[in-house]
Amino acid sequence: MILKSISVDCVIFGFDNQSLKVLLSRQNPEVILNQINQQESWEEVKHLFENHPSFSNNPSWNVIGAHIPSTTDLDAFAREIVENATGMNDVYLQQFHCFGQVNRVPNHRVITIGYYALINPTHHLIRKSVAVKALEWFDPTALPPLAFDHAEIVQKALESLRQEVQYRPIGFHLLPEQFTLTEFQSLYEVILGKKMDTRNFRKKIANMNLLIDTGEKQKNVSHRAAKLYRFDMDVYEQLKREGLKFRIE
Amino acid sequence: MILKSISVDCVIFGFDNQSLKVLLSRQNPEVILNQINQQESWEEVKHLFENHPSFSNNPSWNVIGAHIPSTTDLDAFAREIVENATGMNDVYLQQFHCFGQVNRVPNHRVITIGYYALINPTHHLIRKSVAVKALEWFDPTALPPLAFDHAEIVQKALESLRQEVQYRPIGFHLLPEQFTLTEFQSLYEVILGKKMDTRNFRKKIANMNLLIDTGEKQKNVSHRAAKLYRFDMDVYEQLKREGLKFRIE
DNA sequence: TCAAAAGTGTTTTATCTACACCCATGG
DNA sequence: CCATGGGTGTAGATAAAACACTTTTGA
Repeated sequence: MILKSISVDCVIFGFDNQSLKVLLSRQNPEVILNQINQQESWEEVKHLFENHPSFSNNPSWNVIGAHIPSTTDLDAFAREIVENATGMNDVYLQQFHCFGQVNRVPNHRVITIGYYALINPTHHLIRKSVAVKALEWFDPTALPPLAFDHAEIVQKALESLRQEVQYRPIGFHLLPEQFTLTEFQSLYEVILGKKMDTRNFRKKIANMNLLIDTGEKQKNVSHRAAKLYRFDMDVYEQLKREGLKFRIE
Repeated sequence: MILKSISVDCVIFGFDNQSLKVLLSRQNPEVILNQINQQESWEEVKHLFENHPSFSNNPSWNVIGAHIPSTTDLDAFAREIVENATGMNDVYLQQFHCFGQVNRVPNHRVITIGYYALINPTHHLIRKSVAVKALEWFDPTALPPLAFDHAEIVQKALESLRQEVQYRPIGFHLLPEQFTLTEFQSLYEVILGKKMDTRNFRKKIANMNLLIDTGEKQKNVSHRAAKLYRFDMDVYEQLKREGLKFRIE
């Protein structure tokens, strides 16, 4: 059974070395429904999804989401939604807010639980499955018209990400496995919306011991090749346990 | 109509100058139901509430909560719940997490949205209405057996509070209108679970200009009477806007 | 006059900020 | 050899931490 009053919306963020992007959809309800929830009675699900922002037939864009089946855990369902849209299932997912105004969706009382996801779009190509009518990256500060309260949802996701990124070293989830310090800094500049001093930034990062020099370098760049680093998961886990004295601002 | 799959649980925190407390309930479902939702069909509501942790007949304690009617905004309903339990409606309320494991409540799929509230229990007496079978303050680190996943809910509320209190000056919501610097410090010590240096703490607070000297002093204390301060709401609002460089750790 | 908590400054140490030039690479 | 971004250190300012004694009050 699908729970009619509850949906999950996933604000999927990506970073392409220049800017932060958010993935929005215009979808084909019939196809994706078959796929997500084969055990459901078609009519019931169709009704629900047609009335849900993510599957509505109107021309506006939507945050990617769906109504949750009664047999799926909340976190697991968010993961399912992201995997369905992108083909990736090892993404960083964070529940950030539950939206519950009575009139956020016309004609239906739908409470939606918002998650944001961090993925690296350049290294994992988005799977444009048959289910997807349209799936595109947008600049979160210049969104197209969005369905219902989805602009608010993206806004709040962005705020939560900005908050979180300052105190937890989660930014690397938006980067490929190997990255340069400049990319790392640029990530923070883009998310926080301000320029930082290169030397000071590098000093701070170095003190945290979160990055490992891979010994490799960029190739085929028309300038001095930058060193490539990767994230040290052990230090990351340790920092998380110790209350993490990670701070970037 | 009551939404059967969605409840709101409010973890109500209080501070009595020595320790942080959390308000838990054992309630009389029949009476409170009449009160909360007179327009509902009795049988439907009774069924729901009897199966909801906050209104179950088992002897364990519950976080104070209820199922949300389809006609009430989420935030407003949380406020209603707190007002119903305490008689206070100007409390600080913060949504902190949505709990959605399939089996968190046996036999029913109930997703619950968790809020925490900060109140000052010494100055606003908890109204023990007819609806309340039992309502008591507990040490959040030494809870009685709690229904379902309510221990986890309290735990997560506490973690969220600890997080939030360090970066936003919300602590004063737990204090009476006028308070001493020692009380203010003690509040932080209790929430964060560690002793702080008095002189350094006072320096920090003084730099923020968040407190106003009322000119008054404690009375009838058997030691030097401390100055009484109150919160400066204007500075508070300003700090909130400016991204608040408030930090206590 | 005693007990109990209030109140107050200075020195040391760590962290943050501002700032400018040389280096490596491909075209 | 030029354009482009990569990479580095130091000095001054600011904030954090450590630390002990005097004051006020009621009993």
